[in-house]
Amino acid sequence: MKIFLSSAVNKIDAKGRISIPASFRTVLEFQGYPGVYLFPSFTSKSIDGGGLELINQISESVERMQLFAEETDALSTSLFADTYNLSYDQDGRISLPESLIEHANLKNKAIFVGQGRKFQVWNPNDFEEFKEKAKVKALEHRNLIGPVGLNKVKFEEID
Amino acid sequence: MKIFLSSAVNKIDAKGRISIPASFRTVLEFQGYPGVYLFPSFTSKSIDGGGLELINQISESVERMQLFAEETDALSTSLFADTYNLSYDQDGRISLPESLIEHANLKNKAIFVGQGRKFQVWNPNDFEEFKEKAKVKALEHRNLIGPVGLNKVKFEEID
DNA sequence: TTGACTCCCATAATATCCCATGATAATCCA
DNA sequence: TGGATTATCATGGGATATTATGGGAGTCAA
Repeated sequence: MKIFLSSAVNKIDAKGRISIPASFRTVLEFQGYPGVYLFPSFTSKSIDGGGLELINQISESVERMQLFAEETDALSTSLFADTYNLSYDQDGRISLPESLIEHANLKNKAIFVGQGRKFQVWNPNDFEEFKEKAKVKALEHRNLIGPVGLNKVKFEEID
Repeated sequence: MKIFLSSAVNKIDAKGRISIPASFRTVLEFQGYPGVYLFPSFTSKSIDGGGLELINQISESVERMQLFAEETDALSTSLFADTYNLSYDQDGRISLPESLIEHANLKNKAIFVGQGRKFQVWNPNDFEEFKEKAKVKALEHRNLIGPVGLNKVKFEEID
């Protein structure tokens, strides 16, 4: 398995630790590094997360931009300055930095949401809201995503 | 055989396990991975299922999108957040996640319905209802499907 | 000492492994 | 051809492994 799938609600315990879902850890380790990269989402009150592949993609796209613009310093600074590389303990838990907890408005629970190349961490309540809106948007763009959710029905006689 | 054909009703046992029909497993393994991908249908109270081919088509369309766009997050969330990659045991059984069981209103039985590139999992009663309604529609449009009376009708989603 | 952070172990719930059985389908052979 | 032997399949259940989570004890720095 090589992409982040499904979602899971986990607890933040008294010491501030939270388990990364086992299936996500499998993906992270498949990418070659026993750790996770986390940074505040640009577009929502959530945390973006991923492994080596994600970080490489980001670096590459920033490098390409450097060729054309000078003000990308600002962008790359904000990208990398708030990015944390956390390694989890042998039980698969991390302690989230305060700034990420604040950004995502996390209390004592968090939901890990698979998004393919990356995943997000949300306050479960906030995520419910987002998910409803996301569904509406996704339906508008269904034609982009190929064979999924097709709804036309073909009728055909069988013997 | 490389597409999902015919249908079968299987039991959900006390531990929440259910057998994937052997013929479906053959297709899944033909696609190169010992596991199945399941997600709630966008359009009905059923579960959509498939193998590597299905998930690859989905991933590819998302990979072409921008990494940090709001639209991308929305789409990839509704595609991946509720998608589960389940590997079945040596007897071909899986344990369905609670959220899928709820979505499809499954009790102690489920019907696997082959649909070519993918398949669906339904509560058998709900599927009967769906079939009845579809049949009525089919009869209304009889002129479209030839001169012969219908006995049984096979349904299949098309592009 | 205090607080933040490890590492390690305990536990309960769940998921998975492995074997057994009965039913049905496929095969074989006289 | 018909009857018997084999395979295959869905399903049940006991044993084992994995997972999330709680908490103790040690480390380090201020």
